[in-house]
Formats: sequence, C-alpha cells, structure tokens
Amino acid sequence: MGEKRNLHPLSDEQSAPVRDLAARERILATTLRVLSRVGYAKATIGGIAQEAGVGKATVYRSWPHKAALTLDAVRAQLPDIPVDDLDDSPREILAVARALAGLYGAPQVRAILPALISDAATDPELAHRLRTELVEPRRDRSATVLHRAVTRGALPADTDVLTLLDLWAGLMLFRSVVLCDPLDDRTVHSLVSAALAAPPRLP
Amino acid sequence: MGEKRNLHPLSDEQSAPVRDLAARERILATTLRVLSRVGYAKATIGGIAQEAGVGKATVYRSWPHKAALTLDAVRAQLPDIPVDDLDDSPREILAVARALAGLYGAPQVRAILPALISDAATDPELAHRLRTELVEPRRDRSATVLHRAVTRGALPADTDVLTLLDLWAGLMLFRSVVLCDPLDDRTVHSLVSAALAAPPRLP
Amino acid sequence: MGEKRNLHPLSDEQSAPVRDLAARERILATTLRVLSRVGYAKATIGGIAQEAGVGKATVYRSWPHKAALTLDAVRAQLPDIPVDDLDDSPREILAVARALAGLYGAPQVRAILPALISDAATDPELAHRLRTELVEPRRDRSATVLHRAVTRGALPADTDVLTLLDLWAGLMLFRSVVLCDPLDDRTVHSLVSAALAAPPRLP
Amino acid sequence: MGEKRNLHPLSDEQSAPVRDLAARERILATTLRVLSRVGYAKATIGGIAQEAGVGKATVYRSWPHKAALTLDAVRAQLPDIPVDDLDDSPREILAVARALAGLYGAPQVRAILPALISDAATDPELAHRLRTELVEPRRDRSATVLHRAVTRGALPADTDVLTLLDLWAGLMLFRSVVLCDPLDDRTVHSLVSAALAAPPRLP
DNA sequence: AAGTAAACGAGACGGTACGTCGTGTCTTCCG
DNA sequence: CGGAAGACACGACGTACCGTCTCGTTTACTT
Repeated sequence: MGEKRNLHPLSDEQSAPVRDLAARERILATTLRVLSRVGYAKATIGGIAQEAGVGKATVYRSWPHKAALTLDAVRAQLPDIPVDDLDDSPREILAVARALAGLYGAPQVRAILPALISDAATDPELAHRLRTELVEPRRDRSATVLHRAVTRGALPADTDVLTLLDLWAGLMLFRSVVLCDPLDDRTVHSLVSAALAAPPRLP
Repeated sequence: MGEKRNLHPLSDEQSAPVRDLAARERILATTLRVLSRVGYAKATIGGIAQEAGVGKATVYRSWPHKAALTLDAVRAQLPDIPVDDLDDSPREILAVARALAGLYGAPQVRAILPALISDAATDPELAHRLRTELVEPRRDRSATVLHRAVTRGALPADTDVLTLLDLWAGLMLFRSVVLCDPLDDRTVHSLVSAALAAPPRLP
Repeated sequence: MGEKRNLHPLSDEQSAPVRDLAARERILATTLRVLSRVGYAKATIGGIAQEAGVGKATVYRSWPHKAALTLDAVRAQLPDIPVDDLDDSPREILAVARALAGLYGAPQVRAILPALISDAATDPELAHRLRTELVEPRRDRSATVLHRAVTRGALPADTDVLTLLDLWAGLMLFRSVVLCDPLDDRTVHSLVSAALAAPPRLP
Repeated sequence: MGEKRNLHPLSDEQSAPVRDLAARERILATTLRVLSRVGYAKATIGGIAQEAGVGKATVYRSWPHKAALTLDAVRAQLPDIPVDDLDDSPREILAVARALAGLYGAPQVRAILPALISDAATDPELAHRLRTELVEPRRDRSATVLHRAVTRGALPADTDVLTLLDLWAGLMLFRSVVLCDPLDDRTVHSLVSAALAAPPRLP
C-alpha cells in the first residue's frame, strides 16, 4: 500500500517543483506539532514557518492557506479503517465501527475537523479535497467490509450500506463534536448490533 | 414584552427598515444581513457595527465575539420543530423529520453552523450555548413527539429516542454539511419508515 | 513665530484626526533616533513603530511612506537661515552662506537629503513638499538678506539673487553630497567675496 | 577576435568570468529598458534578469547590487563633453555648458542620478565609482576646455576652474533635480557670459 | 570524439519588510 | 451623560525582493 509514497504532493499533479523535500516534511511535521500545541484557531502560517525554519513563502508555495496545510498534515496521521477478512462479519463490522469511533472521537479530529469543514464552506476546492481525501477513502473501505457481509449473508441483500455508514459517521460526528459526548464502546456495540439486526434498506 | 417603551411613537410601526429599532435589534438584523451577504468568515464586528450605525464598543458590550453575536442573530430565524398532536404519530414524526431536514439543509445553517461548531472547539462557553440554545430545544421538542409515539404504541416501549434523533441529526449534518448532498424528501421518508419499522432500542 | 505650532500636521489641511498627540511626537522623535542610528536605507517603518511603542497602522495613518515621515522628522531639526539685520550686509551675507554650508554639510543632511530627492523622483507630492517645506523657506530667507544688500547698495541693483543662491546651494550640495568634500570656511568666504565683487546679473 | 580568449582572467578589472559576453550586454541593455519603463525604485534585479533571459545569479556574478548595475548601464549612454578645439573659447565654453545642461537636464539622469547618489551614501565603493567614472571624466574634459581658454587669455590666469565647474554642475543639479526647473538655453547663456565676464578666482 | 568542468537558465530557498486588515480597548466629542 | 466614531497597540495576513543555493543543461576546453 503505497500511502507513504504519496505524502508530499499537494495533489497528484499540479504540484510545484520542490527542491528540498525535507522542507516539505518539516513543515508538515511542524504543523502537526503546532496544531496540537495551540489549536487550529491560534496556529498561524508565519508561526509554523518560523518553527519549521522555513520562509513563509515556502509554505505558501505549496499550500494556499492554513486549511490545506492542515489537511495535508493530518491526512496521514489519521487511523485507517481495517478491512482484513476475519471470516467473521460481525467482528469485522465491529472493528470498522470501532475504527470510526476512534477517528471521530480522537481529540485531534474533534479539534480540527470542524475548522476544516467550516473553511470548506467558502472554499469548494478544500471541500472537494476534504471529501475525496479524508471522508471517501474511509467510507469506501468501510463499505467494502459491509458489502462482504452482504455477500456472506450476514446482512440482507438490500442493505443500504452507504446510508448505514452515513448514519454511523453522522452520529459519531454529532455526539463527539457537537455534543462533546465521548464515544464509548457500549455505543459502538449498540450501533453494530442494531445494524446487524435491522439495517437500513435500499428503497 | 420589550422593556423599551416606544420612545418615538410618531413612527408607529409602519417604519420601514431598521432606523428606529433599538440598537440591539438593529445589530442583530444587520448581522443576519451581513452574514448572508459576505458569509461568516468575511463578516467582521467592525463592519457590522458600522452598517448598523453603532459603535464597535456597543457590540462588544453585548457579545464577546462574532460567534456569540452570530448565535444570537440566527437563533430566532431558525425553523422550529412542530410538536402539534395530529393524532397520527407517523405523520407527526414525518413532520419532525422534515423540519430537521429543513433545518440542516438550509443554506444559512450549512454556512454558519460549522463555523460556530469550530469556534466552539476553543470556547466552552460558546459550546454550551450552542448545545443549550440551538440543539437541545429542538432535540427536546422532537423527543416529545417520539415519546408520544411510544405512548401510543407506534414505537416500541424500549425505543432509544435520543439515539434515533442523534442518528437523524448526524446523518443530515453529515450529508448536508460534510458531503454537500441535498436532503431530499425521499431520504427523509426512508429515515422515518426505517425508524418506524426498526428503531434503535435501549440496551 | 509659530513654527512650533505647525509641527504635527502632515500638511495644513487633510490631516487625520489624532487622539494621542504624544504618539505623533514620539514617532517623529523615534524616527530621528533611528535614522541617525541605522541610516535612511536601513530604517523601516515597522522598526520605528515598534521602537516608538506604536502600531504600524498609526504611522501609516499619518504618513504614506518613509520619505514623508523622514521629511516631517527632520524639518524642524534643520538649522535655519539668520536674517537679522546687522546693519552690515557683508557680515549678514557671510552668516547666510555659513548657515547654508552648515546645512548642506551636516552629516544628517548628507545622509538623508539624497534619499528624499531620490524618492521624490517618483512621488510628485513628496517633491512638492520637499521644495515648499525645506528648500523654499530657506531660499526666501536668504533672499531677504540679499535683497536688503541690494537696497543698501552693497550689491548692484540688477543682481540675480535667486541665481546667486542656487549657485551657492548647488555648489554646496554638489561638493558635499556628490563629491564628499567638506565645506570649509575658506570656501564659504570665497563664495561670499566673489559674490560681493561680481554677482550674477539679471539678463 | 581576441575577445574570446579573454574568458575569465585579465578582463578589464576584477575578473568577471563571463562565458557569454552577449549576456553581459543583454543585461545592460535590459537594465536601461527596465529603468526607463518602471524607474529605478521599481526596477528589480530579478525582473531584469528574467527580462534579459538570464539567471539572477548571472547578474549577481557581475554586479553586487542594483546601483552598480545601473551605473554600468547608464555610463555609456550619457552624452560626453565636447573638447574639440574650435579656435574660439567662448564657443567652446558654451558647448561645454550646453553639454552639461543636456546631461543634468536629461530625464534619465534626473530619474537615476539621485538614486545613485542616495545609495552611495551607504556604499563608499559605489560613491567612489560614481565620482571616478561619471563625474570626474566630465569634469576633467570640461576643465581642459577652460584651461585652454585661460591659456588663450579668454579667462584670467587665476581663474578657479574647478570651482567654476562645480558652480555650474551644482546649479544645474539643484535646479533640474531638486527644483524640477527646466534648464533652458537662456540660463546656459547667462552662466557662460557671467563666467567670461567675472569668473571665480583662486584665492 | 567522448569526457569533464564551468558557466549558465531557472527558480526554490530562508529571510526581511511591506502595507492592509481585524481585534478588543480606550478616548474624544457630539446630541 | 450615553453612545457613534474611530484612534490606538497588537499581531497575522499574503506579497515582493533580496541574495544564496541547488538543480539539470549546455558549452568549450581537454584527453
């Protein structure tokens, strides 16, 4: 899985020529450090640049604004969704749900994701990257596991997998970020058993 | 009843825009206007004050920051949840779900709510007001309708009403705000019928 | 004579309202200090502002650029031309010439005037202020003395006073600033005696 | 052609290893073009390099800063002082004065010379080149003509030639650059006839 | 003729200053 | 005397150049 290879470029193509790749990595690492130290709102590009020992222009050359930089910085740090075939769909699904809960419950995500979503409201490019680079990969991997469960008969054939996943993601986002409730394992279990018992169906 | 007696009785109430409203009202109205014109990110307290014909200090006297001002301004404008007893729980529940969809699908909410949530991440006071003044009133009124359905037997006695509502709110928030998907009526219907058929249960 | 009164305003009219007059004075004083410490080229508005304990915006509110600020700062510090009637035109004229030599020979002027002239090349407003606030007042006062000499018969009636003064100023400027030659008293004496003996005549 | 042999070593002065001599010329030509288009203040080395189709380093390899580059670029463009023996000193001197007026009155000089003088205030090396490469050659040639006039008896034997020239240069510089007055031919004539009638004498 | 070292174009790099903007406080002055 | 108007200190913004540097790519001289 070549995730690691793809750390540096801003997007896949239009990336600017970069002489000192180390600078890029240093900036991303510093960004994570600064974000966790002072939070998104108080982080500044100037501050990150200075702490990374880099000119501001070097940051702006690669990222148009704080949100894009943040997105790149956190992207690789986020836990992924396990898709391993355990030959046991309930266990696999529980693992997926736990991974989602770990994601949406992570302090880093709770602190940063709302800001990214908020900035995305006025920046369609950012909104697109947020969806295609953060949300959809995880949604796809989660869906893989659920589709396998459908194939195995652990879920009905007309299970609305995407709605199920959006319900989960939404609830976790809502509870964790909006209500500031912790996502405990009981909640995760409830969601999984409810889903196995009566998942949403395609119309 | 406003504590403000009508100091300028001549103008009565046919007075067109905002000229002789109390400063507070004028500020809130201007805030809404500015927000819808330039968006949350580009709105500034100074700009709002100027447009409201008010000193900045007058704004700061009543609201500590833009988020609080925004919260007050939008609060009254948001559609509420209908709790009327129609003697028909499915119809009542559908009305609730539609109201929620209207809420989370509203352009204003999609543009502003993420910013408020984001700011709330670093301002517990704001987070608290967000929950108690925006979310919980609507959750309570929605729960009222669902509890009535339980009482009537339209939903099982051990229905987990709050989880059901959080699933709905979360899905709507996630789809509308994060995925930028529209909340169409088919989706609302699916949610309602799925809930009526197999709601989440208390553990 | 009310020179002192007129220290603060940028020009005579369009001056912005200023709350804290002390800030203005502090900025001008700091400007002089910084100029003499690091020179015109290395002085920065940000640095002056910081050293004056003032925001950059406060400086920009009153002066559009470094040159204007410098002009205001040095204006009052420059030696003036003595016009006192000594009942002895040769002595009066010598005093004028010495004052001019002191002016153009002053290290401060040698360091700053060229920069102002240079900036004035691309800023007609600055060029105008340079002429009307620095050059012409001194030229006028010098001319007063020479005209008095004409009246007294110490100079011929058709003496071209302005050309005489421009020859002096030019020579001093050229020798002191361009050639970096010192303006010694012998030179001044020569100029004065040559002028008394054979001044330039009006055509 | 022997130019090619002279790659790096025994060049004119301090050895500018230049492979492509054309580059040097192209840079100087571009410099003049840029200077006349945007002025000294807004000209940048990066911009000149780019417009000359040359790397910035290539410029820096030959000139330490904008002023030195400008000096080299304008040096060859400036009109020279005619020293031809016309067997008529008044006519020769008038030609000299006109050449000086053409020099100091040229828009290019008015725009650039103050900047060079200003930069020279903080760069002794530049100041030295300014004097030895721009001023003194012209002063020397002018002095040649005046000394010839002395030899011929058109000027007194104790004429202070250098002071006379500095008076002329200074007046022209002052009027043209500082006062923005045009140097018309009447002025030149006045200067010349006044000099012939009563030149400054050596002490 | 191939090999090698330099000078080259291009432009990324770490910096510094720019001039603007928004913040939240504080002062002036008007109605 | 309250409030609009906005000056104020502060600090981040994003841009422009600076002068240095590191890349390949010519180019001109070895061998």
